[in-house]
Amino acid sequence: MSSSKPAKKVKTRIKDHELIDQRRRQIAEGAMKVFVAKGYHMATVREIAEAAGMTMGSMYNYVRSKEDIIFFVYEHITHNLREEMKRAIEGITDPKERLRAALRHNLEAVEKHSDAIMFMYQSSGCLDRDSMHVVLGRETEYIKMFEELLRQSLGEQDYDEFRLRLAADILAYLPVIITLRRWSLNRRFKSTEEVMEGIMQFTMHGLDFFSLLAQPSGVAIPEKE
Amino acid sequence: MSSSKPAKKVKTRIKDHELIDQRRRQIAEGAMKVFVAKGYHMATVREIAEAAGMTMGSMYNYVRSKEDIIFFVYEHITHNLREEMKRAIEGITDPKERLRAALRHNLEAVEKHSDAIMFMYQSSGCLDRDSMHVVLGRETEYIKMFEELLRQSLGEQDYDEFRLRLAADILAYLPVIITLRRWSLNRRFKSTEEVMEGIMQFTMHGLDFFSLLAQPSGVAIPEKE
Amino acid sequence: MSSSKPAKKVKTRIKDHELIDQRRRQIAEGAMKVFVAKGYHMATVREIAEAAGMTMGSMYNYVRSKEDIIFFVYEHITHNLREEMKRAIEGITDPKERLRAALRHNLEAVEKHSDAIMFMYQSSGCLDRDSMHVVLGRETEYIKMFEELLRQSLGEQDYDEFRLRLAADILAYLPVIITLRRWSLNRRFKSTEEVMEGIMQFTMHGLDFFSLLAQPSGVAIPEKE
Amino acid sequence: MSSSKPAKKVKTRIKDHELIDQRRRQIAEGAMKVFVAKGYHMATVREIAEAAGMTMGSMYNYVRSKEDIIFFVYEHITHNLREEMKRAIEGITDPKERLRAALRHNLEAVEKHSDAIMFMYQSSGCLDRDSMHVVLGRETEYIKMFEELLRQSLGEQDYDEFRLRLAADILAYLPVIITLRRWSLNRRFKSTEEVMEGIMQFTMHGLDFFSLLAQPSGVAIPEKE
DNA sequence: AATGAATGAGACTTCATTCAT
DNA sequence: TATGAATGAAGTCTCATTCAT
Repeated sequence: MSSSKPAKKVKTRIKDHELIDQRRRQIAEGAMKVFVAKGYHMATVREIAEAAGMTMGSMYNYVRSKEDIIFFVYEHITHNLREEMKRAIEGITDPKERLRAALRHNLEAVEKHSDAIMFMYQSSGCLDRDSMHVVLGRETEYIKMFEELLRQSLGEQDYDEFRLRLAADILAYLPVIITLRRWSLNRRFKSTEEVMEGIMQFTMHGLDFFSLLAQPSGVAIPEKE
Repeated sequence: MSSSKPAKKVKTRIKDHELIDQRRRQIAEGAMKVFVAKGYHMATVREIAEAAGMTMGSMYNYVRSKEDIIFFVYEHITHNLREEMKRAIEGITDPKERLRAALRHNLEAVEKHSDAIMFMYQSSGCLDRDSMHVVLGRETEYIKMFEELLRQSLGEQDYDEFRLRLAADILAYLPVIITLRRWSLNRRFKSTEEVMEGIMQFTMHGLDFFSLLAQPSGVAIPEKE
Repeated sequence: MSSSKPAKKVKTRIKDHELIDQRRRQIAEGAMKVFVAKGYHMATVREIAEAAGMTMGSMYNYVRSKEDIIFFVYEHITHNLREEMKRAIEGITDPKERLRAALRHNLEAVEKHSDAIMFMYQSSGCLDRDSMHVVLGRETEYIKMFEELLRQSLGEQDYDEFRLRLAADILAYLPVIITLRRWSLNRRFKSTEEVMEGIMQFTMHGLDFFSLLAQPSGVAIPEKE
Repeated sequence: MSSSKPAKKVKTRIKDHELIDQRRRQIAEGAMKVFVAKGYHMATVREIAEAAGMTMGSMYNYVRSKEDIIFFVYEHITHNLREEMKRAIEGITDPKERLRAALRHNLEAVEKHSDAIMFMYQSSGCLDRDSMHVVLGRETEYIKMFEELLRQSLGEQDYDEFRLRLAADILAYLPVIITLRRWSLNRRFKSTEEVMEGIMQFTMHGLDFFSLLAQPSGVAIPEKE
């Protein structure tokens, strides 16, 4: 999980470091709302500034360009997702329980932050090279966390490294279906809760037969809910 | 699989219907290249016209707006995906083989059309309401095809309707990981082929334990490859 | 005097070459008026377009940037100055008469195009590197013309190459005092005509004693006018 | 040489008069560097403040506007030029020697302060009306100094008042060729020194035959150097 | 049916100046 | 007196769309 310090410094004229952090948080939060509503390109910096509760000129004291803004939004979202995940599994000591909690939390987080996640998937093309690099690093961090949880779950048991890695990728990715197919799922299913439960089961079975978990029964899921 | 007729008519002042179709195909193909390269908003209609091999003025004889163009591109891509899928499973009579072929083809199609699929996921927000509606319909069609394949695979066997639906959704969605996490996967794995194989296995195991397939052994996958 | 072809091509989307020339002339003329009145930086492209008799959007079909505009203005002015000079001395065969006519014309041209020349001296810092290079080339052309006239005036006579060159530079430069010190001169003298006459005499005497002209008496100037 | 007191008061809310002078000198010196490097319009007040070694807010205690700054720079430069000229001729009693020394110094000053002089010629359009008036006054002072030197050189001799005035103007102006045609001269001549010598000779000869100096031979210049 | 020039609304960004501390 | 954050007006340039030929 390691370092969370921004791997990319954005220059500014402002001296007060606390103020910088505070304003940039304002900006990220305001911008996210606007980006979610209209998309990166249709959002004007004026709207963003307004949503952030400051004037355009003021905002440009904390940001060099619109591209900086989108980068801050990505940083903001991924930071929050990481922190929430940490909180969701902290205190749980049993490895399998930790994994299970992480999976469950991931589903809930995707559901809760659906807008933000949709935004991230839709707007990755708007990031400049450097920002993209940083953001991909964040993603990798997140996936490695699942790898680690899987490893701890397996304990002493033998496992295939490739499968473990791929499984981690899938675990992180699959819940995103809730966001990316939101309309489709809403059309075809009654509640998101049942979809989440179904995904949970599909995932666990996939893992299980994948021989990644020692005691499938340990994560037993009722065959019919 | 039902109707493939455009559920949305786009007006034009041109009379020659064959010409309309030809030009619109040109436009869709040219536009797709440009959209893939630069994204919808960064692509100018001038570039699109050039890529389509006609002048801007001419293009506006077949299109009312830039939004029409993106709609045509979506139609073009989804049409091709459907047709290729049809061809991939036609002639296969054994239901389980059909399902398996469809899954495999889906993986390969996602890989082959990675650019186009990335474009579709990133640009859905650029569609106007009507177009979005049509496109969602296409998606539903595609998923229903998987439902049908699953049903045929189950034959007389009992199954849970909810699980079947959800499974269809997941089957269609999971392979898209190849596109949406392309950079991440390329970074973490050697070849796309091994990733595809891994996803295939994960999917089959998920389905299997999900009790959706009568004879899991029928789709048995070597525990270690 | 040689080549007068633009040493710098400015790209445009417009196909009609005649139209390009015409519009660019319009732009140069309009822009010159605005630049003269407000200076390069204070002139807005909107004002320039208006003065050129077209819309801003239209103007940008013939120009890529404001810097292109200033370059066109320089080209326009220097082109006109060259052409007028050619006409002023064409048909005069006696070398000393040609030189004298050139000097006289230069004075009159500086007076006539005072605004334009003031603009050129004030705005050279606004030219980009390439344009500056081209413009310096134009200046050199102009000076070399004086060199040539001096050489022909000297005929077979010996002369010092360095002095001749420097004299040419001074001949071209000195009249510009009319522009660069316009306010000062207007304040201190009655008419520009008398100032021009005075400069002419100062110049001729400078040249004369400079041993650049064979028969000083040939260009004898009444000691008192 | 008369008054050198600023003919234009610039208001400030600061009380300490010594501090005002010191800060304004700082500002003028810092600003000159920036103006020379980037031109008046491209220089930001922030850069100027930085170059002046103070903050923007602080600078506005001594200046009401950016226009005030450019005025101070003009004052600073012309003040220095005047002082240097005074020093260059002080102690020389022979009138012709004084004139000669002034001419020589002027050439050297133009060369030495080439950047500043270029700036002054390029930026005169940026001065507001009042400042321009003051600056023109400074220029007149400078020219009148040459008039005076010429008069003293002529002693009792008769002279034409008009010619004398014009000569003074030319004497002050001609050396500026070193600055205004710097690139051109550098391209065409080996050293600035030889150019300065040449200009000196041209000037003297111009004056001489102009009948402004009693004994031309007194300023005799070897026909070939 | 095709061409390509014209249009003008609107986007991002900069910067001189002010003001609370 | 000094600081530095806030402001908003204004500037350059792009581009989807139209229209005369």
